[in-house]
Amino acid sequence: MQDDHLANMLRALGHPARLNILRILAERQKNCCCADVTQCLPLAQSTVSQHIKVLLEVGLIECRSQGTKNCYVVRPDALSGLQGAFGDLTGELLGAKQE
Amino acid sequence: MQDDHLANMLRALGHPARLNILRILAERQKNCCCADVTQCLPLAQSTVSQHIKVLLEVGLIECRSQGTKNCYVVRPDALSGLQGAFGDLTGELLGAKQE
DNA sequence: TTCATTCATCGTCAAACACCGATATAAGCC
DNA sequence: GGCTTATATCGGTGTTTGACGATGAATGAA
Repeated sequence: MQDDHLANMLRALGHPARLNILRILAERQKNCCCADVTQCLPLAQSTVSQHIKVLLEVGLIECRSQGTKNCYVVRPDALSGLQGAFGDLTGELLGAKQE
Repeated sequence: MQDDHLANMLRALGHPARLNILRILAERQKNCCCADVTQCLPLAQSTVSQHIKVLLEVGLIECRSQGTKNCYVVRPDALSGLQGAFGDLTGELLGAKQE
């Protein structure tokens, strides 16, 4: 994974509200729309929508329109890709230290 | 780890220059001062110093003054703590999805 | 058609970020 | 005391972020 992309994903995760949103989406899998998330957080709907947009843009979640509402779901492939890249990074940082 | 702290650490990693700085520090272990890092990057010394400050503030690196120069080193304990918290997070997000 | 629901987007504002050059500050050397 | 080196910090500038309310667009129900 490119450094820029890794940094973008980490930056996207670098806000407590977005961590919460991801957890909410993972928990309520497939039946969670923007309004549901907003109910769980002390934020305005427009603010939640912006946070969701950030997560969409880096590909960590995707949108599945279902009738009148949009269901957001975590993308496992993106998450495991990130997991791998993050593992490489920490391995590099820790590994180089003890050599 | 608190969500806020995790988010702060991820945000600190969420910039390509800081990822580079960490790699440089890990590679040149114990003999890397601010000027050395600056030589490796297309940034001014003051900018590099600020990036280093961000990494210091979240505890990912520490400063060991050696004579006239400051040597910065990656903190393996902080990194493995982050590794653990990140693993918990992705596990939670991925695990909840396939249950 | 009219109304309600859901959501994205717009405009705005204050705060934070990223970058720079310039200026301290502090330590070691001559 | 002066000089160099290494670094932090200051002041400034332009960009981005995070938040909000308000508005628009799309869908489905009455």
